[in-house]
Amino acid sequence: MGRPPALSRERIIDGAAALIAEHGADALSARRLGEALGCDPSALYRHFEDMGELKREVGDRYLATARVGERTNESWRCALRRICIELRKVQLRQPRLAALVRAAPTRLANELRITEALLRELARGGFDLASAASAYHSLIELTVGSAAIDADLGGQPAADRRKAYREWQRHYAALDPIEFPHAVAIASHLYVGSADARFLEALDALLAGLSSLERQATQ
Amino acid sequence: MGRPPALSRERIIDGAAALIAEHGADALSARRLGEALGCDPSALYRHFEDMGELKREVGDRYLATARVGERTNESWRCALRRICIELRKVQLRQPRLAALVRAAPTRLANELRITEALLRELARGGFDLASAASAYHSLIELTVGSAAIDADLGGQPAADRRKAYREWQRHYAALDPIEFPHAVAIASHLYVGSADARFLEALDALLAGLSSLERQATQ
DNA sequence: ACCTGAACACCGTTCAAGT
DNA sequence: ACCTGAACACCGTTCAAGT
Repeated sequence: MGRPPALSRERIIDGAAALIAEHGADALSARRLGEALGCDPSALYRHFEDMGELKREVGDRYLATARVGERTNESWRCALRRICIELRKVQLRQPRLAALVRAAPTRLANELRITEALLRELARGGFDLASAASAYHSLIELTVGSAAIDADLGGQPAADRRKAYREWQRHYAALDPIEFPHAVAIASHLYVGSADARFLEALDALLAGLSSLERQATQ
Repeated sequence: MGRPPALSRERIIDGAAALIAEHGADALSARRLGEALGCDPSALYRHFEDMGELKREVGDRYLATARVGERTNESWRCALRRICIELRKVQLRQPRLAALVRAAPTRLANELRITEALLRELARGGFDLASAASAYHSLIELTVGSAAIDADLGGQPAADRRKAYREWQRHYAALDPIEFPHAVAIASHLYVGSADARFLEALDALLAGLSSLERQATQ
């Protein structure tokens, strides 16, 4: 074992990521991280402005696992779909960290790769610059936004989620049919299947809309 | 003045809402709320299981301001659009509280009114139950999700946001054009206008997609 | 019945003092 | 140059004791 190596940004980020991976994002605190690294909590402030800066660095790290490279023989629509699914996947893999990347683009290497890939496919689809920018923003709003919704529940096991879905269905079905006729009628169709499936349906509808708006513009 | 009236759920919720409205959601703590109400922090636990339950109650309250009533001479698509815009508006009015309503439906009165209104319009648009449920989920994913993205930045003044947008534009424009050709080319078209405008473009694309998918199905 | 006060187990961050 | 230790100003929550 020996004594732990000297403190460094890298070691601290590693330690923070490990802490979060094992015990959840709430477990990250200066005191706990200090103990894990074998240093005083206050030593961290020599390497990071504050805990927020450290969290952002950890947040950027998990985006690195997103695979958004080009593929041969793939339509631009399929590629956009694939990249959005991939982006959602990495966000839900570390749901609590996703929050760090949500509000503002990090503009760091990993996020830029994803942005460039989306813009590349939109260009391939024949979108002009203004339409491509609009479509890019729309895809991000849906993909990142939907991940934000599902992140909180995503933390708990699948069985618990399904149980919650069934409970909500029953709740809607049991409402007063005079006051909420449509909710009662549709109850058994709400929250069917997984959150991933619902995201895919929304994504396909959005892609269909983007295509049709694009076709109108170029006619 | 006289001494403050006896504690009650209502008084506590009022106090918490006032605290948040004045100093932001982070200002809500048992100690501060206790001081504001003139009682010991621990007295709150006689009326609420924990601070989470109190926050949920405050969260439900702000949804009450959403106006989703029927209007004459309005197409179902315009109505859906209007309701989603309204839902976004109330979420951004108290951005930090919106987080409380995000992960799971509260299934309380105010949220049910909104759900029923959306389902009503989808039924009017000729969607069958399964398609309406899918479309409902898609609209919620985009509307609530996008509000989640914008909520964090929504808290700060408009001038600061515009400044951040310009900074991101410049950052994308200054990237290496060999590595990120599309990002560099499109930089001046990204983050143009307001977050509200971007939401509207995404919403219109999604509505167009939902309509076209619906038309295909009924053909 | 309802509330208080003290206590327990935590936070992030700063800064003089040590090595 | 880098880290420690103590301190400051906070958290949520519990529970015996008071009124």
